[in-house]
Order: sequence, then C-alpha cells, then structure tokens
Amino acid sequence: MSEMPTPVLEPTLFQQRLLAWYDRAGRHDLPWQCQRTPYRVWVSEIMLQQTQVTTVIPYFERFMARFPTLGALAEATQDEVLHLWTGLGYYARGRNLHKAARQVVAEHGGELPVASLEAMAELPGIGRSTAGAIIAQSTGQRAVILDGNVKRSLARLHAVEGWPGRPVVERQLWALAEHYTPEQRVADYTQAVMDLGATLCRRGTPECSRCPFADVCVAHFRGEERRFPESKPKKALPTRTTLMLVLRDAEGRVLLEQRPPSGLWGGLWGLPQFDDLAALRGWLDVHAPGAAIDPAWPAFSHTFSHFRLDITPQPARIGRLDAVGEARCWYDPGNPERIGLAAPVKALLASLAPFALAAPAGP
DNA sequence: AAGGCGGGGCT
DNA sequence: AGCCCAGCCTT
Repeated sequence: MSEMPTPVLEPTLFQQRLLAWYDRAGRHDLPWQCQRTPYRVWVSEIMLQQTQVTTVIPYFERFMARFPTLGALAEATQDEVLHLWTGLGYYARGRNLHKAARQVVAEHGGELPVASLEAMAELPGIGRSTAGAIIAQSTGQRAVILDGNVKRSLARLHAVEGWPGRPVVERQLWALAEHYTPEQRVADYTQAVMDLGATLCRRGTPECSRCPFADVCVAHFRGEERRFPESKPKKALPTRTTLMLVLRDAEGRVLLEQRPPSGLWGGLWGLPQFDDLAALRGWLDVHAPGAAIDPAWPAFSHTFSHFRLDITPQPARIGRLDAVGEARCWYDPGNPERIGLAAPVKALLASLAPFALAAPAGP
C-alpha cells in the first residue's frame, strides 16, 4: 500500500460526501438500475464499455426485450446477438457476451458466479473492473471498480502523475479506489463514483463548482484539472533515413529534381535521394560521370506527422554538366528561383554559400 | 482531425 | 510483461 498516493479524505468522509451528492444529483433511473439483477447489470456494463449512457439505453432496451434472461441469450445464435449490437461498435463485446452466456450455462448452472470476483473475471469480456461493477451493483457485496470515469476523478483528486496505462500509475489508482470503497451502500457508491466522473468530473470541462470534493481536490487547488489524467504518450515516430545528393557544378549551382506529382512532397523540387551510398554512386555513374564525392555533411532530421526522416546531405562536385535530362535543373543558391521546395531542402539550400564547398552550418 | 475508451490477443 | 486493436463518440 506504500504505492498509494496520500488520500485527500478518510474513507467514511469521502463516502458520505459522495453519496450525499449522489442522492441529490446522481442518476437514479437508468434502465439497469431497476431490477438490478446480475444479468441485467452485466449486459449494461458490457454495453457501457467504451460507450456513453445515452447511446447505450436504446440498445439495452431492445436487447432485454429480445433476451430477457441469460438462458435466452445463451440459446440465441451469435447472428441474432450481433444483429442487436449493430451500431454499438466493438462487436467483440457482443460475441464475448454471447460466448460467456453459454459458458455460464455450461459451467455455472446458468447463474453468473457473482460470489467470486475471480470466477467473474474469467468470463470472456469481463475484466477486473467490470467484474467489480457487476458484483457491487447486483449483490451489494463490496467490490471495487476502476473505469475511465473513476480513473479521471481519482487522478485529479490526488494529482496522480503519469498516464494511467502505465502499470505503476494504474496500481496507484486501484489502491485509491480500494481505499475509498465502502462496505455499505456499495451499489449506490459504485454508481455514484461513475456518475461523478461522467457528469461532473468530465474530461474537457469539469464542473468543479458543483463538485463535492472541490475543496480537497489537488488538481483543482493547482488549477490544473485538465492536466490529469495524463494522456497516452504519442508513440515514437518511425524513423527513415535518406541520403540527399548535393551535386554542385563549378559555378556553385546545385542539381535539383522534380518529385513525382503525388505522394510525399509531390510535385516539389528536391535533391536526388538515395537509400545508401552505393545507390548514389550508381546514379552518379550514369548521370554525372566523373563527379567527385566529398565527405558527407552532418545528418539532420525532419519530422512528418507519421514518421521522422533522418537526412544525410552528401556533397559531390562536377566540372560542368549540360544535359541534366527531364525534370531536373541547376539551382543557384545565391540567386534562388521561385520554385516549390520541400522544407528541409529549402533550409539546406539556404545554408549553402554560393561557392562554399565545405560543410555548411546546417539548416 | 484527434483522442478516449476496457478488455482481449499477440508478441 | 507491453503493444496494438476495435468503432463510435466527443472535443
């Protein structure tokens, strides 16, 4: 428990405040809140994964009308189940629900094993949080939940740093959720803690003025509600490498090529690009025989939305070269033409003194 | 147009 | 263990 952040309130105080708010302002008439059977709560919890309450309600009603009991669901075909799922998305949820219903009939006598968190979490589509939610809401046994709403509220309340997808962060949040969960009124508590995140402690625009925890919330105290929970780190962009040939003639002009009309830098002018030095040499042998290759300049990188390009400028010299062929031109860095240049090429060319043959400072 | 979301499957 | 995915919705 040493990995738990310092709680902002004693559990009993936390529960009192939350339940008082819930009694006053929470949601009490959701379809799965009447006849809170394990089956109905289960179906609602699966539908509520990744999906908001207002979207779920009509699907839940139709589903219950067609499959009023777990047995009815188990006897249905997968096609019937998926038909009722159409439009809800994440269809694996529907397939797992159906599979789990048959598993419950086969292995648990047709009753959800709500006495055991572990047995519940072994059913397909039910993980730790969903198992806790079903147990707490349908039996009133103490069980802990940690869905996205609860994660957000707890992360703000305690200013928990780090993306909740990281195991260390998730462990802290589970420890807090565990700490605050009561023994009494567990079903209401569970609904309340989810309602708080869904209706008040929203992702974009939290309504702190109505929050029963505004006076103890660390993120609110710092004015940093929006910073918590931290978002998933952007994955490192894949890196590609390329050689760019900086072929200069005796007057210091640089050979450019026009790129294909579509794709990256489509239609722009750029330096001839090669995957490796051998390819560059082969190209010079054909198009600029007699060119002298100089030591490469320091690489620099250019970042696109979807990858990073490491560019190594490869200088070379040739005395004179008249016929450069189609879609090529000699470009005078000291007297630039008005043509479209890819950004890193433009920077590279701008760094070239008209007759400098040594490495430039770089773009 | 981008990012969030709970669990499962794959590496 | 960590990464990636699913599909719709909100921002």
